[in-house]
Amino acid sequence: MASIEDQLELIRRGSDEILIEAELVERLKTGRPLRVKTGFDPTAPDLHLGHAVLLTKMRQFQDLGHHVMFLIGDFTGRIGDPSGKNTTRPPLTQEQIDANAQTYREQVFKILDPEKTEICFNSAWMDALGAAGMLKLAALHTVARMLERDDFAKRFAANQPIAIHEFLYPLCQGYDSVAMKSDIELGGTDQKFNLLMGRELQKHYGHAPQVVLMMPLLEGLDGVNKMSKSLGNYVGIAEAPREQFGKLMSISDTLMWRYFELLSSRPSTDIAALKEAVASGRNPRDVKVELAQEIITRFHDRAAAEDALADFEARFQRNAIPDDIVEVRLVVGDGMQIAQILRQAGLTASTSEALRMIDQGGVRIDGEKLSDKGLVLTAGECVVLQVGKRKFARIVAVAH
RNA sequence: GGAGGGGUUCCCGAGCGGUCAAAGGGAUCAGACUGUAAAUCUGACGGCUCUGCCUUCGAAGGUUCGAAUCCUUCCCCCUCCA
Repeated sequence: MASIEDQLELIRRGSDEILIEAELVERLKTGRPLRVKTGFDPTAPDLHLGHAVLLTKMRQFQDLGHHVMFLIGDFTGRIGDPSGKNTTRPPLTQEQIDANAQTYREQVFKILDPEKTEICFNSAWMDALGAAGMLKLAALHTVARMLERDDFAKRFAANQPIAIHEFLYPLCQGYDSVAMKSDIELGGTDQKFNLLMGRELQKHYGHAPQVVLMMPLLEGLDGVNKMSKSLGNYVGIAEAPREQFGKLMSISDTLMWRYFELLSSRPSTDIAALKEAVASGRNPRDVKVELAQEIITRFHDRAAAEDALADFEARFQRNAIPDDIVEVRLVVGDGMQIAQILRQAGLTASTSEALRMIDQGGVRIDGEKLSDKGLVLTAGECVVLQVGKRKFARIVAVAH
C-alpha cells in the first residue's frame, strides 16, 4: 500500500472539502482497507459526467487498496432526496430495482474495478427497521436541526411546502452509514448535510464517525447549473461517442478547464501546461478536442474517439452530411406535405414547428435550403432532410 | 377549527369581462457571426387539414352576446391564530 502522504495526495485531488482530515490520517495509519461508502439514487441509473466525478474518486480509493461500497438507495429512493419537487415516490418493484442495478453495473464498471466493488441495497436494513425503529431514528434529531439544511431553510423561508417524510431522508442516509460501518462517505457538496448526519448517527450508535469527502458539483454544458439529466445539460456515460464529442465541444472555454480538473486523469502539471499554451496563443478548440478524446476513450475506446473527431470535422468544418443518418420510410400515399414529413420523421415535434423552422431557414433538403412550405414529396422520392445543425433523416417515400 | 393570501402556457411572473394563444424575463430552438465555442444580434416559442380553425389560464358547473378575468362547489399550497 502507498505511503500515507501519497494516499492523501490522491485522495485530496479535486476534492472540495474533507471532514475531518486528521481523522482520515488516523484511519489510514491503521493500515487496514477502509470502508468507503457512496450512495446512488435507484430511480435514475443513467449516469453522466457529473456522477463520473464521484466514481473517479471511488476508483482512486480502489487503486489505493480500499474497500468501495456502491450503495443503491432502493429504500430512500421512495422518498427522493428533498429538492422541493418530489413527493413520495412509489416503491420500485424488485424487477425494476434489479434492472436498474444491472444498468448501474454496466455503466459504473467503466470506471470502477468490478472485482473490488461491493454493491449494497439499503432496503436490506431499512426494511428490517420497521415503524418502531423509524420512530427511534426520528427521535434522534430535532426539527430545528433539520431546518439547518440549506435546502429546507430556503424552502421554509420562501413559504414552500416541506413534507414531513422529507425529513426522514437524511436520517435514513445517516443510518446507512451505521449499518454499513463506513469509514468514509463520498458525496457532492450538496450532500454535506446528509453526509454529516452519518457522523451524528454513528456517534450515537457508538461507532467512530465516518470521514466525509465532498467533491465539487460538475457544472453542466450550460456552465451555470449543475449537470443533471432533467436540465438536459449533461453528457451521458453510455451516450454514443459522436454525441459525447459534440456536447463536449460545445462547452465554453472557461468551463473546459473545470472539466479537465475534475474528469481528466492527466496530471495537474499537464493541465497547467495546456493552460499556458492557450494563454500564449494555442487555439482552445484543439485543447478541447484533447479533453473530449480522453473522455470518449474512457467510456468507449480509442477508435470511437477518433471516429467522433473525424465525423465532427467532416460535418462542421466541411459541412458534409453525416454517414450515419437514420433512414425513415414514410407511407406518403399520393404525396405528403413537407411539414407533415418533418414531423413524422421525428425531425420536429409538430407540424407547426416544422413550418416555423422552414420560415426561419432552418430546414435543408439534400443540402439546399428549403423555402417552399408547400413542397410535396411523392412516392419513390428519396431525400435527405436536415433541421438545424444536427438533426438529419434520410426519407424514403413509399406509396403504401 | 378560525382568519387571510394564492394556484396563469417548460420555469418565474403580469393580466382581473371583449383589443388574450395571454406582457416581461429565463430556458429552449432557428438564423447571422464563429472554433457547431462563449458573448452578441435577429427571429420563433399550444396544436391542426394554417390568410382560417381547435384546445389552454387548479377541477367541475353557472352568469353573459362574450370569461384567465364575475358567481357556486370542490381539490391543492402558503401565512397567522388555536
